[in-house]
Amino acid sequence: MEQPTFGEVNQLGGVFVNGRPLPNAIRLRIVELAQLGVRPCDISRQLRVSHGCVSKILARYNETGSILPGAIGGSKPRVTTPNVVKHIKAYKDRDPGIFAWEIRDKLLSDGVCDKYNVPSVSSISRILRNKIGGNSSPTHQQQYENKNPSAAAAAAAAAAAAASPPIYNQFYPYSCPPPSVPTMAAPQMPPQSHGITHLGTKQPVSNCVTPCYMRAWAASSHSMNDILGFRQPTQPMGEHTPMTHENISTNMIGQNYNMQYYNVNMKPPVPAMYLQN
DNA sequence: ATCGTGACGGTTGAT
DNA sequence: TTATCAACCGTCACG
Repeated sequence: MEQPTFGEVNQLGGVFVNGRPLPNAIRLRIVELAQLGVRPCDISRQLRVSHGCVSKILARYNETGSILPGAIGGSKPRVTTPNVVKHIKAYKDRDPGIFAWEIRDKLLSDGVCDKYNVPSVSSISRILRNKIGGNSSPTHQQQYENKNPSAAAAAAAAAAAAASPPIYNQFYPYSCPPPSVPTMAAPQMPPQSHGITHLGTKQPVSNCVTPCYMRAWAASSHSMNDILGFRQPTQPMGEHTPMTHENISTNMIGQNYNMQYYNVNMKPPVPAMYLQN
């Protein structure tokens, strides 16, 4: 997509790109403010993000400990893995008259699959029709047997980073403050290679929410999740290491977020009829 | 006034 | 290369 995306303006005057996640800086800010005791409705007004979105992001954070959006796009993992195909083939070899539904039952009873990933009868029929008799190619095999998801994720991330232009660069032109501007206390963003994204964890820190971080954002959210992963939902929000004021950024994120209208020659935010207290 | 939720229109990426 | 599909997104409106 070469065409710059200008996004849309919501009822609060905030800018968003339909279909795309909010920048991580905003997501982070939402969680930061919530941890400081700011009410969701106030966060919504302050950051000009719909309360539904604030609610969703906080709920997700409480549940997973991650501020990152989920994986967008892609397909569900396939159930007809080489191992399953192998078993189907074995059943068929053993009993050529076996029915697909019997194979399905055997896959379950033999523990090859569970109820969540057992292929449908039609899938089994298709496998019997198309695959039995031919072997899976090595690449196909590799596709399912890569036991090193982090390495795969890193590769995917590298590829994604190399291939995609920053999604929000034109639209959310975050950048490190110029030398004349005091560096804000940076919200700590996870390094690309780190698997932990929840707040309050000691992490290597870049001192700005920026180029580096936004470069990470350039990767698809799917890749981002591959790279960063979601924290296991073990800690409820209250158990996260409390954030200190040193960790809390100033209002700059919000300001930047809104300032970018002017960077792209958009109209200023609509009258703040929803901003009144 | 606040907040949870579902519909909606949109994007994305694997197949 | 293109189309399809199913995941996700944030906004909006409703209760």
